[in-house]
Amino acid sequence: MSSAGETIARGRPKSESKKEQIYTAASGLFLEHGYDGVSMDQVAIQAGVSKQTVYSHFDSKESLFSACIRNKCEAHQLTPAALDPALPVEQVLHRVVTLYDELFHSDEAIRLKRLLCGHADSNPRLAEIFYAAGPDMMKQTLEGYLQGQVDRGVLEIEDIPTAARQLLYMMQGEHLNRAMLNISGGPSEADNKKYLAACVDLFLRAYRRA
Amino acid sequence: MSSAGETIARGRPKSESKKEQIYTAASGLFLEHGYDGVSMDQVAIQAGVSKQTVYSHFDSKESLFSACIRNKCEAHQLTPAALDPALPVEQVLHRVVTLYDELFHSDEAIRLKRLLCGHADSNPRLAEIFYAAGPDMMKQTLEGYLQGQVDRGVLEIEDIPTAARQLLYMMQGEHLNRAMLNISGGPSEADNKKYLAACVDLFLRAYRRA
DNA sequence: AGATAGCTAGACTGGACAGTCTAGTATGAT
DNA sequence: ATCATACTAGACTGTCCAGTCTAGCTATCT
Repeated sequence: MSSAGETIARGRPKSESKKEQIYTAASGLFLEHGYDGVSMDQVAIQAGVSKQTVYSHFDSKESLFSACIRNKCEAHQLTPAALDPALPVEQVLHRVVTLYDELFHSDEAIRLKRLLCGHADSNPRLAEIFYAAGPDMMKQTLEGYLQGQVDRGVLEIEDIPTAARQLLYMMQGEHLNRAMLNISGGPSEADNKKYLAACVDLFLRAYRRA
Repeated sequence: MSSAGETIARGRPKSESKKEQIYTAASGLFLEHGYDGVSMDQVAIQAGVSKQTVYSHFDSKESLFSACIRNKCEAHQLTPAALDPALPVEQVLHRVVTLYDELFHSDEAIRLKRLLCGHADSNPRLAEIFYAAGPDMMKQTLEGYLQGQVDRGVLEIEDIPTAARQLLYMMQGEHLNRAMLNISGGPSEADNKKYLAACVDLFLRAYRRA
């Protein structure tokens, strides 16, 4: 609010908790019904706040939407799991692959991605934020681990970014594709576990030092 | 139009070419601006047809949309490329992978998929049609080829569906992800070619008969 | 205490748009 | 020729909605 020189605050300050209520309500509604499917009146009601208050915290529907998406992207930020270099590679990779699989298939993550795809043309910056915090972060973390294993002589990989990309997308491709399109009747949970294991297996058969 | 007994047509028949104009105009507009971004007036104008005519060919905006999507899915149907079993595997796989990469990254295919993702909740049947004609078809074609090579003793694969899935999604994952989200500044065309080759390589290192 | 600014409830404006209606014109089948 | 139907142009209805405005109420600062 204040810029240089700390302008003295006068009068009643804006309630941070109201802002939070608005974020929560709007995010939920946007994720469920999409941008066009939500009206500002609905947001106000859901947040238990007057419409005017919504507009006092956010300039427009557009900016409220952007703020919500940004918020969600942060919330989905990955904390690079502690990838213990001392554990057996297959065990670590299996863990990574399982973790990422779950992470990217939460209902919320899927809905978020759908929303962003729909706005990829009109608002590519939002998509970039998501990409950087999500898929790209994931890949970098994996690259770091792979490099470590190459250095220790466990793996033999010429091009680490390529290898990371191969494993990550191989493992999640179909599951993600189906989820994005809401295709029912996919492989069972057990089948998916088997598939993930098969991916780690394929990866190691090709990249484990002979 | 007519059901049992060939109802005799009376009066002026509906113009098939007008219907075609409407399809063309509506498909283009929907793909470019999304469902909510297009009005029926725009469709009529773009098609060079009166609004009433649009409504005489299609009951509602919803049904026009569905019809357009169905249409587009058919247009993107894959003709299972002639995969010559006599050619060297790496050559065939390389060709397949390149073909599919191009196919799925045409501007139109991406826009279509974005649109469907956005309507995955409200209209899952459309997404299913797309999935069956696109990704699923792709996978089945590849499975058929792989089975052939296993029978000839060139490849050694325990679980063919798994292997097909691995190759297909490994190869397209990142490229597709970026395209869907409209993320700029990805790898160059040349890098992508190299990546595709690396995928075929990884695949064969693991599955070629020793 | 008094000023300042946030909050509420609800009315209101202006524009967009799906879908209908009308009245007249065009076209094909019989 | 005549009838049934398609097509056109444009007006019209009803609804929804982003964003504004008002008037009174409330919380917090000096």
